Amino acid sequence: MKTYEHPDLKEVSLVAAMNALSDPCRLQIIHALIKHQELACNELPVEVAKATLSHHIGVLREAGLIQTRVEGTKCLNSLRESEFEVQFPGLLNLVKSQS
Amino acid sequence: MKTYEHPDLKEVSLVAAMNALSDPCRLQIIHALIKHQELACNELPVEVAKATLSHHIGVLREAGLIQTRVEGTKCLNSLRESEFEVQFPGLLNLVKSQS
DNA sequence: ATTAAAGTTCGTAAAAGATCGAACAATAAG
DNA sequence: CTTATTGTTCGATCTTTTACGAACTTTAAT
Repeated sequence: MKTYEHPDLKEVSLVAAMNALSDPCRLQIIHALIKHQELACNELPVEVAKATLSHHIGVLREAGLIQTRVEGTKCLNSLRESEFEVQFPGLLNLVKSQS
Repeated sequence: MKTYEHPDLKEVSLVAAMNALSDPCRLQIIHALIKHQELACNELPVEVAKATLSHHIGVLREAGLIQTRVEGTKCLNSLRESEFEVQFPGLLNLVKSQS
């Protein structure tokens, strides 16, 4: 079974966070997770091949924005909202506000 | 004489803003302008060729982060702080806080 | 009129990022 | 056990970004 690496948010740079949020597809993912709490990859409303999606999920995870847990054959993604807020106060709220 | 285009901040997308802030060199420029108010290109503490610097300045300008005015042979750059704050509240302060 | 200083633009090369299909692994369902 | 579902990883390609030198423009200084 696959295990996922979730970085300590103290180790995440501002550049990494900004970079993760500078892609339309990744912002779509964030917005979906704001709305639905927890979603499997194939439930995310993105129009890319699954290999591409897997890549974007990885970028978001490495930037400390999301966490992933395994359930059966699915991987369920959710925001690391409070932790991210500590390191980058206001940033996720800014994303939320820009629908 | 060269004139510069400064976008209306209402036309700047979050993706564009995030993208502008996702480069180490551009963040250095922002930090320098936070500290010194107004700086000519060749006063900016970056270690890239001037053609490259010109490119980065352009990205920041198009993202609504900085404004440029001409004085003699120099172009003086400064932050569009209050305008940017209206469109992306807290974002510039976040950059400031992450020295 | 020359020269120097400051940036821009162009062309190009290198690096990074996005994208996809195909092959693979793990689990669940039948 | 076999098949279907869900994602990951690999390899290749395509696009975008970064980077630089060289040539050019504009203004200032001599």
